[in-house]
Amino acid sequence: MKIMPRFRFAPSPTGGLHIGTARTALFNWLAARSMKGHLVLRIEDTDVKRSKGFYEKSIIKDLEWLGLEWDEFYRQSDRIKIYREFAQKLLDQNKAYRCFCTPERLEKLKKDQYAAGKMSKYDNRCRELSPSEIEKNLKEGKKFAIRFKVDTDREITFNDLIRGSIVFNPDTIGDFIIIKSDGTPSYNFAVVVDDGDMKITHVLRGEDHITNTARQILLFESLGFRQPFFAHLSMILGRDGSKLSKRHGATTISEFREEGYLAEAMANYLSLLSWSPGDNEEIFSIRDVVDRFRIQDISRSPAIFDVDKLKWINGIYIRKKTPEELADLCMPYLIRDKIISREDKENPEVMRKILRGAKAFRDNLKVLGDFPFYMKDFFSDVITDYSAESIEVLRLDTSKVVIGSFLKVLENRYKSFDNSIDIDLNEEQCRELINLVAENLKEQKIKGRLLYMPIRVSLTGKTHGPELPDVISIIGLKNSIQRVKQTLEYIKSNSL
RNA sequence: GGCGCAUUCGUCUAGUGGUCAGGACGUAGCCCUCUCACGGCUAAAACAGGGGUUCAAAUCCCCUAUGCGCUACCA
Repeated sequence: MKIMPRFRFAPSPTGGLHIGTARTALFNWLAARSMKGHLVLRIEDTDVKRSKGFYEKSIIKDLEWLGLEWDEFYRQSDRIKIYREFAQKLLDQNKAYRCFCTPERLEKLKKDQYAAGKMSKYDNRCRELSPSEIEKNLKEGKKFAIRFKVDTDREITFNDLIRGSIVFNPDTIGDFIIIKSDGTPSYNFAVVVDDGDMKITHVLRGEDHITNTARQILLFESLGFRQPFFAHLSMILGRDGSKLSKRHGATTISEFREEGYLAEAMANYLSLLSWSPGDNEEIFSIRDVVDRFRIQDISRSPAIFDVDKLKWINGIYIRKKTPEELADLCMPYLIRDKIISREDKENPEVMRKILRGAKAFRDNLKVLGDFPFYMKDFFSDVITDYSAESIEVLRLDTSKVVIGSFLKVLENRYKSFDNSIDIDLNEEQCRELINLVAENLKEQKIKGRLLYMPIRVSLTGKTHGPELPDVISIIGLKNSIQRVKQTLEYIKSNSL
């Protein structure tokens, strides 16, 4: 009978969800789903000093945001009793022992060994303590940790699903601590007890754990657990090839979310780090790729995190959104940058402007956080300044003709409205206005750049921006007239 | 220092003994176009180095170099 594969993702809540950790989570999810197995989320919070409840919350939020779900949930701090029971068992079987060495002695031992050019490892001093000595130490109330007896007789070997056979010499491993003197389990011990107890079949984790695997295999055997399959993922590095850290910019999922990356884009990009679907496809939903995911296909070499490629992918997902969806997604950023206020959400005038802006700038956007920057100028009633290039445009005689004609067209259109009617033009209606100007100036052979540039500058004071009909529809007819008049005034007062 | 892992264009990768070494990001140029984007086309760009094995090696073996990780009563 085939047993159901069980995967686990085991973050420690000592910080937010890091990019590398998120990728590990994603790959575990992908592997579990592709093998129709279960995914266990286990919070490894045995380090009481560094673990924080709000980090746990933040990690869970980010995991959910990425679209990863799990089937079971555990917290190591809820299981302290279990670890102690297993440790006691090992003690009873003489596979572990109490170590009364002080941190000071251990520190000195390590220093001396390192100075002698040796690998630091525990010298097994407390291993052969007599029962009476132990009794005495205990009576004196001396603090102790529990160490595991490492059998140095045979080499430790395992077959990594990604890297193949890996061999360790047990001589390099000293008797290590499984229960700290405060009664909490050490990382290696808690992991093995949990993986064994939870019947984990596949341990898919970061490369930084390869060396730990040797210790853990010893523990699996001593505890009588069946050994799971191991697979170690390579690291994700920063631009310069060093470990990804703060100085490379954002490193946690929540930071990227705040900058305006979409969950789909993030998950898509992360899946491309050390894995590829084989064909030349790069844009896909992680759900669609589950069937194609195989642990064996994961690459062995480390990957450098490339923000530019992430941005490219993010842009693609932004372009897949409807203007309505995009406007909605951008709202928090507009509020954050004080382009609009929270109350403006109830203002149809403002919302209309944002919706049209979302449509107009969708192709330009790489991250949502840039949207306020694009929209800023359109929320002012006046043109705040004229760029150097736009002043050059205004100097042309034909430009003055164009702007004059444009103003007339706008004013005529404005008059056509009954005062009681809401004055609002959509892009199509705006396009008609521009065509009208083009029609009027046809005889004077003003067209193309000579025609469109002055219109653009008269409205925005810039030579760049979205398509002209979009510009007018965002600004609105009334304010367009106001802005064109401002430009005419500007030409006059600067005698351009 | 010891132990472990890795090494294909600048970057992410395809490739598992015979390929003009493919794709993508980025870069450059062209096209589209009032501009910026988007889109389309094109170009430059790689098997870390040295030894083997083989008729044949990016692919298999060894050595060197480089990078990364671990070397805690952190996880």
